[in-house]
Amino acid sequence: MNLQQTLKLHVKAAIKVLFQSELESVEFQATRKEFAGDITIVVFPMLRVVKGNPVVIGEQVGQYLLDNVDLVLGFNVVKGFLNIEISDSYYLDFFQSIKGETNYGFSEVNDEKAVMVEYSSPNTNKPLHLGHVRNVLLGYSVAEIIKASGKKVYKTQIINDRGIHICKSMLAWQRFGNGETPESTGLKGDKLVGNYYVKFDQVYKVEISELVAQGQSEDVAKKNAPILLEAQEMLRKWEAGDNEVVSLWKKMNQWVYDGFDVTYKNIGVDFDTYYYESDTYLLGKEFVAEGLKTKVFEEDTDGSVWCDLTEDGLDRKIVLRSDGTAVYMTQDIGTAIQRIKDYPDVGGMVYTVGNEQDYHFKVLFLILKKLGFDWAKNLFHLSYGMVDLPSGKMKSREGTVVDADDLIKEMADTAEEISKELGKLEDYSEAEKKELYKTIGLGALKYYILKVDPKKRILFDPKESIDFQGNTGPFIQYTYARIQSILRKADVKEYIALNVVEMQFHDKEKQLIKQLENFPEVIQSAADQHSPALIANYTYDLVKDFNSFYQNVSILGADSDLEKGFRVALSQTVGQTIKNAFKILGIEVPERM
RNA sequence: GGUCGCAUAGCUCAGUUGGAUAGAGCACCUGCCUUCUAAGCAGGCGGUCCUAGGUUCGAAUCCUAGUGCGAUCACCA
Repeated sequence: MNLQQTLKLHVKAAIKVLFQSELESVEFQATRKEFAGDITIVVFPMLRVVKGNPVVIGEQVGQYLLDNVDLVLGFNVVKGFLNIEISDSYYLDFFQSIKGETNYGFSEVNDEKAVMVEYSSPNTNKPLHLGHVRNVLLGYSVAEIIKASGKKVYKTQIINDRGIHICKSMLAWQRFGNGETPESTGLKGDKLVGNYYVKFDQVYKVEISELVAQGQSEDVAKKNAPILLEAQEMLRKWEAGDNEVVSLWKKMNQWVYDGFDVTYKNIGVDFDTYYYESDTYLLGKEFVAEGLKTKVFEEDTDGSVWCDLTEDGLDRKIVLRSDGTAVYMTQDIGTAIQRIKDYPDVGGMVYTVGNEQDYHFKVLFLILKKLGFDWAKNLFHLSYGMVDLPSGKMKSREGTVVDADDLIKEMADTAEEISKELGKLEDYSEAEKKELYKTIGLGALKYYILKVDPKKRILFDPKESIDFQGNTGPFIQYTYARIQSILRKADVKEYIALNVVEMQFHDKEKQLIKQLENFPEVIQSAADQHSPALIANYTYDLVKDFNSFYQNVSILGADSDLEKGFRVALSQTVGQTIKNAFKILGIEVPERM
């Protein structure tokens, strides 16, 4: 039982004994620096149950706690705030119970239901860019956080491998590619295919202007451009199973997947299972037919199928075209159902998709509920704001994107520059240095993106590079490296085994232990709220407290062996907690930097 | 136009179920490397929490209306 739970029981008992009333809940907050005490109980909410002056009630409750609870050493009341002093032995006991624990903060699996987290979900016609990077980092981290909170997690994605956009790249490659391959050009497969997507668009634009010059209106020209008509013909052939088209499709998609794999590996994320739109849209159609029978859907005179959601305050939504082909919604219905079939232990899903699709997911979840799936109530759209450039939106076709691979490289280059200026790593080998620069560069990028609330839009200015000082990834990594440096100079194992029975804490030490105590709770609320930002901010607070401790208190030069041992063990535990917190953000920590 | 989201220091952001004098970082200014890594520490400067009402002992936080920005309302995905 933690401190708050213990105090809560005693405060309730106090109210019962003193005022013969039942208190439902007790409100706690950290005591502000300017007041004496370790934890504060807010008296005001008690006034609903107990009538009287909050200061007087605070005094009485405080006195009761002092008389009846061993770990309470004193109290004071300021206005309606009851500040309580907790004995050092409580914090010491707590510290002894967690020191040396490598999994501190992580819960064992305690729920039979698993959660499936979908993220990334790219189109297969162009490379990943900064927008995908936010998606991937968020999704991966939320998956790891949910795992740390005690649930089984499957990481997955849905790959949009069919549709007109792929045919565009295929057609352009067929026409202008001269048989180029990733091997022959040395290009990553996704980059190669992306180039042909751009090529298509260039030709398409030329053809449009030619048609306009011949007197067609722009709208008509857009529909009549020969290369577009040819792409549409290719899509029809694909859907009809044409051998040549299908094998080209397979070949080019594989190039893209191979390219993506390199990028994912570079970013440091992975997946447990993959879903392809081309595999699930048929199942979606089956369930549309099913929904027609159960009157969840209705058929229009032209044969298109709709779901009427006007009673739920939404619009009518199409789920099948009049020609019987699937739309986006159809395949998402199919994919969700397929996933539950494949993984029957899944009780809920998280979709990491940009906020431009808020409405789509509202509708999808509602339709799945109407189709009668009980897991539909546990679906969550992890919606996040777009990453925009100062010049506006990123557009692949116009080449105004920040490429994911380039970005990672630039971050590592910046890390290298800074590191060389500081010049602390002369004895490192080139390979070790390279590895370290990547760790730091990626750390800066990931932290920069994850520390902000997912809902907020990010304006990314490539010219103003990401900071490496202050509230940043490298600052936290640096603190970790500093701790490791101390641990290398001390006999850590011996110190951790040391049983400290009594200790007069330095303020900074106590503050650190209090901060460590919060970690498991922070993980729980980050999981509940699907928010890596909570973990990032917690880690920053912890690290700031440690640096203050480090600069104000001598660790290896402590007055007694006992103190030294305690401080080394405390540093080790803080380091472990930083490592664990960064692990669920997907950020690595270096031994030196 | 309907719906959804966002608005806090010059800039980038925190701010738990409403609680004490709204907090960090960057930038700018002062100090601190002869002791454990200065990517650090200690301090200073900086606020109409978008506006106006309302609820409350108490509002950045909740409610209503408005303003600004973004998204969405396709037989696109």
